[in-house]
Amino acid sequence: MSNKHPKSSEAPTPAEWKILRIVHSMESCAAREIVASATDTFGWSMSTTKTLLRRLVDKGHLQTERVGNSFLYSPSQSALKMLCKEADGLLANAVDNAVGPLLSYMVKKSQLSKSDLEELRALLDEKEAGQ
Amino acid sequence: MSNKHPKSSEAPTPAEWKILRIVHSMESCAAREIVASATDTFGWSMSTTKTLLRRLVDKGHLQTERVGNSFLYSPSQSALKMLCKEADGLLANAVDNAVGPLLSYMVKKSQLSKSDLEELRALLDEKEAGQ
DNA sequence: TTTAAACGGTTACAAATGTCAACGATTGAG
DNA sequence: CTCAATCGTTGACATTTGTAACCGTTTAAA
Repeated sequence: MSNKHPKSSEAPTPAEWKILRIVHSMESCAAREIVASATDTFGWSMSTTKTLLRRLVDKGHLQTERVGNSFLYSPSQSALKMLCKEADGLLANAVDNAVGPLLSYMVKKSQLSKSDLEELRALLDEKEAGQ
Repeated sequence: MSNKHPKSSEAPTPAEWKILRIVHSMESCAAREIVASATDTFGWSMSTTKTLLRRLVDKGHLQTERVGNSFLYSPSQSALKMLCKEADGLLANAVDNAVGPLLSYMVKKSQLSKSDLEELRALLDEKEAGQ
């Protein structure tokens, strides 16, 4: 069985991201649960979700593990890693002097834990030190 | 002249963003310059760039102003506003506990001015105060 | 054991996107 | 005035994406 070298290069599309988010929040789960959640949240038909799952596997973003007659789906990369790739795309679109305000916007609208805040503060210190 | 209500809702596609970035960095410029820059940077043919410009105008992301026989293109919204919309999309894909690390990643890889850093620090203080 | 439900797999198709060539109007140079 | 260079406009087409029905197989219930 030729493994069709999973081109992990191809970024997920918006619809695929919606599925990814579900899988990420459940860690590892059966198609049935994902279908249920997607139907519930977006009103998608079972077929639609199935197709997206297949494409995500094709692109190498999801892994499957056979369990009985069905499959368990799980992310092949950490959620964070995938998000960082998306973030790279976002930053690539930004004209330099917009990056600061952009980050401000994001920080402002995000809910962050105490330790998140500390981590960020440490980073700022570090950056400032490096002039 | 029915204005065809510019559906500013439709987000720019990746290819369109590449053009947007050029326009943003030049503020207001003629098609010729944009074509030149795109050919130079991405190796796109003139037609390709023209098509993308047209679609960006259709979607309401760029405005045009006739000058002599040609057009000047300029963003209809500030670069920052468009980026923030993109950022919304990114954050929507993130599972909650990934947001902090995601922001850390972005801050880490961005080059920020002194005042950007201060702004961010102030935000963190504010957030921490509101617990 | 017969059968209905549940699963994964295949096929389909319209719309959006990426890429571009060809066309017709305008204009500046000769 | 004529002609080539420039512009914007149309049309085009392969690929990707969004959305979904249908089909064959397995399994659990009757």
